[in-house]
Amino acid sequence: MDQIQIFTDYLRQQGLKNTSQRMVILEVFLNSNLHYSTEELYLKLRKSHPRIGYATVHRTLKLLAECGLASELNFGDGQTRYEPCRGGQHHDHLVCTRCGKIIEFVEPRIEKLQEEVAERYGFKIMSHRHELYGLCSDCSVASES
Amino acid sequence: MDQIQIFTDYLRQQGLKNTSQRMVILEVFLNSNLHYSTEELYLKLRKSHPRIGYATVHRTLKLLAECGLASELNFGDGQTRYEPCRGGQHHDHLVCTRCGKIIEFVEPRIEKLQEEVAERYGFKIMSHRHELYGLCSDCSVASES
DNA sequence: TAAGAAAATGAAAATTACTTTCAGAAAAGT
DNA sequence: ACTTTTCTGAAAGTAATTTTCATTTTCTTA
Ligand SMILES: [Mn+2]
Ligand SMILES: [Mn+2]
Ligand SMILES: [Zn+2]
Ligand SMILES: [Zn+2]
Repeated sequence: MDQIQIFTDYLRQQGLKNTSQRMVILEVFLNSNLHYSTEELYLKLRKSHPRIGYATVHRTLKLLAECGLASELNFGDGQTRYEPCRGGQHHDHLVCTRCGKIIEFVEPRIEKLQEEVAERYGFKIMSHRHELYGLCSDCSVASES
Repeated sequence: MDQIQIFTDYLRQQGLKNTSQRMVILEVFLNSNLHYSTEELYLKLRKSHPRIGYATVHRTLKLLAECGLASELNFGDGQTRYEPCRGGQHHDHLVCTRCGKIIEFVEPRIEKLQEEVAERYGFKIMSHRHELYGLCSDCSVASES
């Protein structure tokens, strides 16, 4: 089942309506590989769809997160970001604090160990965040003075 | 060297002044094992020291983070929290999304693997966040209906 | 297809956490 | 004690997010 179907099904099931704005926002969001903040996505959308308001973008991103099509990220810059969940492999992030670059990583051994930690405390993990902050390779070189 | 000494040394070194408010805030902060938000610490302090303002608490917590006596935490509830750094072992957190309980965990194997991940990308880690969200053992039991 | 009921939209206002401003108070060097 | 510098607390300002509300749109039901 594709993502548009997932979204329309979710809307129906919740008694919500399928609007053109919601479809446009979903489409633009899915066709990106970025980690958009609400503001950034709003600005991008405004170029092709100038009538869409900031509040609608915000509300739609929240809906997408609710139905599992987006995940909320927070890299400590004071803005919530969203990325498409493509149902693929889970990943975590390396965040360059100098240039802002975001690198995605997959490390099943860490995922496994964190489950082990949870068990140790009888804790049931629903979600997690694992972010490594520092300098990307470009920025490490650039900062050697 | 104790923490009060570290703080007073830091103040002097930065040309800042040693005030009674700063000392009181440091003391109350250190004598807690909680993960306080600025608001929470301000409210606690207000009971014994009603003249201390919110802004001073905020500025002092920032100072403590600067000099390494506190670390800033962010559990996605929109408030920055602070915990004392007791110079001991680094730890990460399990956060119960139902009752708010925070459990600290230490897992050197994860720390090691994340260094390995960083190397893979030529990335230099300066800090990291690793938080597991879900239900603590009490709340898992309570939510079985 | 035409209501009618329900929900969505966009602009503006409100909220929230945080940060800054500023005038008077306190600290520290001389 | 004097003088300079920093601090303090209240209030104002910011910035991201959330809510409000009048109007428009969707969607079910005749
Ligand atoms: Mn990502
Ligand atoms: Mn802790
Ligand atoms: Zn970089
Ligand atoms: Zn709990």
